[in-house]
Amino acid sequence: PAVLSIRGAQEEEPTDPQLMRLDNMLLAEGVAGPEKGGGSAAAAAAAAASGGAGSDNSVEHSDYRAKLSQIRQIYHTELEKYEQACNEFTTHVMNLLREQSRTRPISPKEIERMVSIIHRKFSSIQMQLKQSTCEAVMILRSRFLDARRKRRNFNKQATEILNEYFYSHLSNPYPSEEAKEELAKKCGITVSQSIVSTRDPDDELARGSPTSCVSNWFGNKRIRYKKNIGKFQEEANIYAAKTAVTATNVSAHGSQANSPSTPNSAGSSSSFNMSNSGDLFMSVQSLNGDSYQGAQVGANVQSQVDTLRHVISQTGGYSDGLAASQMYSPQGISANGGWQDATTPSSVTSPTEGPGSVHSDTSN
DNA sequence: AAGTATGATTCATC
DNA sequence: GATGAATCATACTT
Repeated sequence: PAVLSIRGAQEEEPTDPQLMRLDNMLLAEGVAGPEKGGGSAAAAAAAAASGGAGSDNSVEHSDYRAKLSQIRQIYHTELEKYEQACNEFTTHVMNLLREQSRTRPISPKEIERMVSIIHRKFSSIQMQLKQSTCEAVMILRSRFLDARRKRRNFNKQATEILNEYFYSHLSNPYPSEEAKEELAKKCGITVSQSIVSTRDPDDELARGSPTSCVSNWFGNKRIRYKKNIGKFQEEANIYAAKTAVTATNVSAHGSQANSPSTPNSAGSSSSFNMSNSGDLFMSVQSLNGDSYQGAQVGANVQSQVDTLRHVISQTGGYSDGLAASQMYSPQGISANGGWQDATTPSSVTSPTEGPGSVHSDTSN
């Protein structure tokens, strides 16, 4: 009987913030969520859980999932065990009380008190379980995915998609939140790809969303592209040509699609009329000059123009490498080439060493 | 092992 | 608060 006098192990309010936090995290991690008790084949099912475009590069990811499901199983088992124990103990105490009630009067209030004490005790144990489970998950995360600053390269497809977007929005490579989400989904960047990230403080615990991954990528890309445009020209051409195919396909719908010549090869993009593209380019340029940037239509067309710009310069100035390089550089073309702000103080345009901006240039 | 590429982090700035 | 710039730390290449 003396065992029950624990008295205020912890103030256990139903709305205990600590408990709420734990519960939330467990839920977020899929530990406490409504999970079918597959268990054994959980790892395989985990891969299909994402459901989106099928490309889960995750080998380690599945490993992580396996461990996680292991934790979940333990958690549920323990939880059940505790519950059962709680019930058993309660009935046991009730029996004792009932027996005692033969020798002395026992008020219902006393019984109630006993029960509540028992429940409180067990819920405190439960919380401990939750806490240690959370800890385990945290450790797992840091061990497998988080790994502090362990860098994990994106797979080829992901970088391709990102590059595609980047070079088709060269004049304004600042994807919106929505676009970032879209890209992240397309790239198959899940939580596994990045757990830690500053650029998206979603939540204390749930930080490291895929979108911040994308943000990082674009941040790095922008700065590195700008830093040494010459180095990226080749890449730019590749992706410009790649997206130009779709761009021409799209625009071919509206205009006449008469292009009997050039059956295939890289020249397929050259089926696009120069005059046409020129008009489009010019018009958008003028729009771009004003504060029309934000307009949806403008942006939409702009993305096509960005890719077309490369194709144009590629086909037009093929013989002249210097002209091409000027065409590629955003500074050379659009008033907005500097990104973010039109003020382009020094000359970054020239691929050759500029006077002031010599950094870690190994080319040439 | 040295050099490079690249994702993430930190800090200053607008 | 998002971005640029510098930096860190690791992955990849030579």
